[in-house]
Amino acid sequence: MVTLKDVAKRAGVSVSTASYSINGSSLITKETKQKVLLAAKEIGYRTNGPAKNLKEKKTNIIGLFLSGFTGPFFTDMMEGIQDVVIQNGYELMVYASDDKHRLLVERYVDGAIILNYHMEDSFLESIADEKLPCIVLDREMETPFINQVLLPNERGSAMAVHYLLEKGHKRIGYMAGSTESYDGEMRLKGFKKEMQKHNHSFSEKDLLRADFTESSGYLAMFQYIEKHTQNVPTAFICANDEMAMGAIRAIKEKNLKVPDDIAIIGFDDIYVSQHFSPSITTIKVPRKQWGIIAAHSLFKMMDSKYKVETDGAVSIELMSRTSG
Amino acid sequence: MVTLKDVAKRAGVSVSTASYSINGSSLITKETKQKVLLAAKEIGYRTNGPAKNLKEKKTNIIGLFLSGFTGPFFTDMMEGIQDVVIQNGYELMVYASDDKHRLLVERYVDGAIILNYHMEDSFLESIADEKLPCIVLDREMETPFINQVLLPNERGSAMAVHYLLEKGHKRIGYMAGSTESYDGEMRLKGFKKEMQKHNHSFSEKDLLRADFTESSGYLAMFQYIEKHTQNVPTAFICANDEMAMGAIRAIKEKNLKVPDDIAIIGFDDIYVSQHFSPSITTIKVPRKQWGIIAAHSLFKMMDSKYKVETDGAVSIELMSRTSG
DNA sequence: ACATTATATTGAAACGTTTCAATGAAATTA
DNA sequence: TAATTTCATTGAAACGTTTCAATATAATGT
Repeated sequence: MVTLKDVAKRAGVSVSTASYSINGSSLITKETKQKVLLAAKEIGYRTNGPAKNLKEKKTNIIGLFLSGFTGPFFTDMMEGIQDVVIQNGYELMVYASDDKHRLLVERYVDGAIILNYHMEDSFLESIADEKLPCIVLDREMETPFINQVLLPNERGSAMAVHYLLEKGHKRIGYMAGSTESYDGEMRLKGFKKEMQKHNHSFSEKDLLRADFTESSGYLAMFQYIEKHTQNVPTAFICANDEMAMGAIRAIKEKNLKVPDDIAIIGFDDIYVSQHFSPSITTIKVPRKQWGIIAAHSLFKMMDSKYKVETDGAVSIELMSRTSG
Repeated sequence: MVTLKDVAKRAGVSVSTASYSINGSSLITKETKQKVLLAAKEIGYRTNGPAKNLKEKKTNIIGLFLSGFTGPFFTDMMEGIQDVVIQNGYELMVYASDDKHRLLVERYVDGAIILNYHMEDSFLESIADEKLPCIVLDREMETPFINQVLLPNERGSAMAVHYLLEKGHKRIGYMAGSTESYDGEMRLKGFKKEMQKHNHSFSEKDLLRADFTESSGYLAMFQYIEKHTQNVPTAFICANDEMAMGAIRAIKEKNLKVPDDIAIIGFDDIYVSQHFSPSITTIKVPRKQWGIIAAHSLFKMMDSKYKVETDGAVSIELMSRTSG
């Protein structure tokens, strides 16, 4: 491996001079600087990142820790994060896992954004500190070096319920995702709360469980209709658009009409939703903005060395289309 | 920051003993080992990754370098890679960028898998070496520490052409993606070649260009029909399923029927393709398998310290459905 | 010509690990 | 009991950087 020492030798200067030159210090004269740079290029010198990190006690890397590379939903968010991270002269490293978190534990990152239900609160508390502030996207936590940037999930569900009640629906069902998802459970909570608020009864048998995928939504709805034929709600709210698509597919297959027999409302407004047939009424979540806010909030924390108020909440809106 | 030195002090042993204990060396007696481990836990010791890397000259991290977090296509592949990487006791770091590649240049990874048209061949040649073998997924390269794992794109297109000709189509159009994509250009090449082979003329005006997204596919097809109304091919092959979906949407909107007026064949077989209406005839690409093969090939190279034949090619097949 | 200041270069220490070689203690052998 | 072997522990060097403090050189002022 070619090191700074080699560069220095070839350029006929000391290691320190070589280092200063490569880092563009103003102390060094132009000529020596060029001499060094040339030597470096000639022998193919490349900085050794870990060594640099060790000395500087920072990596200039931000980590995004997910529980999986799942679905179309997250890529927009990643792009938002990526933009901000690059702007700030850092790199973004995406890491998906369900058990170990070495890159987080071993200080490979200067900051972290977390959306990973596998990580326990206590674990996060133990690793977050001044040198490693964290943003959590999937839980509520109030501790010194951890900040949350959450989606207004409850409000979204409330909007959907309100919208359906206005349209005269009496009995509304709900298709939830897996219980492990914070966003998912909040959406369910918001739904129940709003129903209650309007004195609308909701029986647990109209609560379907799936796992956020299209196929699981299809299956859940198919089985539900099979079992409760002739006695189903006139509308369903689904915890995300993919399940809504699955539900619609099942309904069609059972020779029922959307929205005439059963109206469907989704959540997220992923790209295909407006092109689906029928186009899906849904709660639009600005995913990229979410990522941007999260990343900004992280850098603010890294600057201030302490907890900080997150600026600008994520704003959602109901997109009224044909499915509901 | 709490270091090994602190642990050693608290446990009343030397730094070396602490290090050996934590790494589970058999030299150390059980009691001291426990003493050290306890001390470490008490003061919240965490290994400093960069320091360790510096000393050991390896990071145990594999990097996946993409040009963007785009589309539903790549997540399956990532999962395949991730599985193999974890199995081998490494971590996977995903990194998307269009300019700098610091994490690659500065030896943050022990191996890399590359699918990023922004990286030039010469750049890759300059960084790949014994300590950093690379697998390229988006180009043909024959150099010592670089191995390629490619999709049989040409064959896929040929299969599609063959299938359509069998069905009696005479004039077949093609919707290509952006020219920057290796896979895309190979698919186009395969298409042209097969047409020629069967003595079928193909005029450049039946070649549409889009950028692999649904919306771009929609737009391209919409404009094409608008311009050449009454005089369009009876079938189109699209370089990926997303564009195929867009194309179908445009065709429907122009009050033409798929496949009766225009048949459509896609490429990739992404999840929604079989649930789309109409379901899409397409070339199925086993994405996860692709990732697995790539990762295996990488580790093989890391072991053998030299170029290696990749075992098991990626196998594709044509899924005959209703759109074409 | 000499003292002073400014400028350019360098030696050496430090970052937190790992690991070799050396030491010390205990156990075995003769 | 002395000599030898085994086992556990430790000191010190090394990994490739950065950066402080020190030195060497050139430029300035008197």
